[in-house]
Amino acid sequence: MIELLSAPIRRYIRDKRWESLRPIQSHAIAHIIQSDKHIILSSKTASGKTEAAFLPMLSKLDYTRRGVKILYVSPLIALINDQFNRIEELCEYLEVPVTKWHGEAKRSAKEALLKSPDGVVLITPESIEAMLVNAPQNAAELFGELQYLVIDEIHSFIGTDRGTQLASLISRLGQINKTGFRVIGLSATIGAVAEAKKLTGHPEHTTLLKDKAKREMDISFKYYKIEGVELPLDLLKDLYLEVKDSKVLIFPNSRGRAEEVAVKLKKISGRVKGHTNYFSHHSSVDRELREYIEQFAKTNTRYPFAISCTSTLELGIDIGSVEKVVQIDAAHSIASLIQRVGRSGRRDGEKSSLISYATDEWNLTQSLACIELFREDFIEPMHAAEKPYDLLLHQILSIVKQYNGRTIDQLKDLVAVNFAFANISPEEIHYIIKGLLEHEQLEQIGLELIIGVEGERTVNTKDFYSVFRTDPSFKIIHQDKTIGELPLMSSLQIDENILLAAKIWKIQEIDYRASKVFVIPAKDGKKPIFFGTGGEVHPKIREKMLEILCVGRYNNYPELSEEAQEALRLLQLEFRSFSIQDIRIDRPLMAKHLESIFYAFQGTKINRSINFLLSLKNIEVEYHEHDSSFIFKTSPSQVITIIKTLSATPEEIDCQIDRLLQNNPTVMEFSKWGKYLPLDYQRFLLKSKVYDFEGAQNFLQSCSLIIATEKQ
DNA sequence: GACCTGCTGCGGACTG
Repeated sequence: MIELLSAPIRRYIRDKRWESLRPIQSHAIAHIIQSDKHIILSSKTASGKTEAAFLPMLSKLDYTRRGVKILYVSPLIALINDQFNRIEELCEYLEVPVTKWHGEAKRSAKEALLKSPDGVVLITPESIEAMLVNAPQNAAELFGELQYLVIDEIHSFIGTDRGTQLASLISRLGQINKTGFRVIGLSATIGAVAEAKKLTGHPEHTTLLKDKAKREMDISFKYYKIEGVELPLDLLKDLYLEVKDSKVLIFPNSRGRAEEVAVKLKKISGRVKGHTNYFSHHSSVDRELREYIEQFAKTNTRYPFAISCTSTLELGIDIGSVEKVVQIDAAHSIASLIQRVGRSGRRDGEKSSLISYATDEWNLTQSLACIELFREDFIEPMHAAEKPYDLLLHQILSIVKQYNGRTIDQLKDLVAVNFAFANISPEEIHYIIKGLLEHEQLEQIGLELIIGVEGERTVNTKDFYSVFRTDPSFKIIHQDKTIGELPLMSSLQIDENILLAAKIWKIQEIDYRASKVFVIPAKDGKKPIFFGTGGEVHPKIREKMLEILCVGRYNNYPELSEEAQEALRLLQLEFRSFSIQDIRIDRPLMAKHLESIFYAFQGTKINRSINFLLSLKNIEVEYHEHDSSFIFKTSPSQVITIIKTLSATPEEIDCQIDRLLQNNPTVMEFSKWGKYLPLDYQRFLLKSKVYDFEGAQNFLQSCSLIIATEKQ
């Protein structure tokens, strides 16, 4: 394959002393150089995907064409900064300039690029949006003859609002591009290949190159039952022994828990005179502090460290030296688990190492289910929204500003060719425009649509470029240094103690006007409470949990500690008294005293929808997403009747949704731009993004409730 | 009991 590459690139490979190319690199070289198709590259973490894309692209580039040659799009600034060094080193062999273009990049570098547009540009979706809105002439100048567009960590966009926005931006770039560009997507964890292909705009003209080899992994499962809200001391002591001499990332699933783990490990370490390199890293920790921690972990080769973090360290920056990954309770998705495990053992010949702690039997089962499914090559297939009305609304405002006004027909044409909105009809586009006119987001002058009075306020703010919402929060400050940010919560009061950035603080003063909280170090404190919703669990994970609990072949796990084996055995004992035959439709119904517990073993959206239908029918029930259970205060036979007859007409559902929208407007907060949509479109979004009524009704119709035959 | 992501343009003060 190497002979297909240009001379400077071959020199780069020689200087790097690579003995051979990785499989994904050989394949990518052949396909990128010898075909004209769009390409999705999928192979395990740390397998050299960036080089797999850049070596052949740089070899094949037409250097006589004007402007930027390659646009690399990343979901994270941190990832751009990390990749910049690697890509620049490579590009030096060809004297191709590389420019970072994101909100924290130097303005001088951007100005230099505008003066002589060339080479590779590393950018975020939001910065593309901003450029199209504010300086469309720059976009045309820079990207008018673009040859390649690379999407890194493409899975993080699939099935999300940000993915729809990116699809629209790619489409809009295509419209100002005169020569046509190829799209190359990179990822280690793609569940739905068809959806990844859609992001190129031409799924039928897109090739998937997949290296199925998996990173070798050492796993151990441990079990410490939680009592109350704080982590068991025994768990922390065991965790301390696991991490004290290693370089470790710990994923405890929430920001509050991440703080608890960091502070308590540090305390234990202090008591036994261990090292002090315990950190917490999540979105509420100040950015500078986070960057310091990242830098420390990246450059430090000698000392052990432990970073207790959320998904902030799940993708992107390469901390090459991480030896172990600790997961506390189940990750909400397989994709997420795989990315996390892939943070360790990234060097040649190393294995990944995962220690999975569970604090109850359900989390243990869910963690096992994720690992089993990964071994079976299953990753959640994410699906893009059929009709993303809210994203279209945002893009309409963006396009009107980009073109400085358009007629309705011109605007409709521009949207009609945008592949991100291929399923939305001209009538629907018209309806959304009408709504925007009513809200004065748009204004019509003659035939021309321009940004309206209210729209000016929407469009001329920096918050316009992103499609996700962020809550207001208070800056936490100690001696002029910002430690991080916390939302306004009950414990944010003078003299209360809080945990943040792996330290304990006492609140001294609160400035409500400036949203600032002044703190001093303290000895003991509560973990902060954050708002927010975790990820949604896919139905397949719950189905696999049922299988683990009910099917005999899942009773021998050498990776489980004795305590974990015992916890699993007890839960299995309880569930094996049901005679579950068909994992897809049989569901346990447990009679307990005066209660009947229906275990749906369903995904979050379907559970939520069942709960919605039950409340629509005024049936008293207690719903727990944690174990996917519904507790009724009636007899099992009555529950069977309830479940088997539970259904609602579309009209009933709509009516209930409308009541919900009226009584509790915060239910629309999942959509940043939904509030300007007509009410029936808001209802549609709520039904399709938060619930899955079709899935729920299909499940309820087909499921068969199994009552325990006899208590063992 | 529950994650994450990003951000323009301009005016004015300050530094070397």
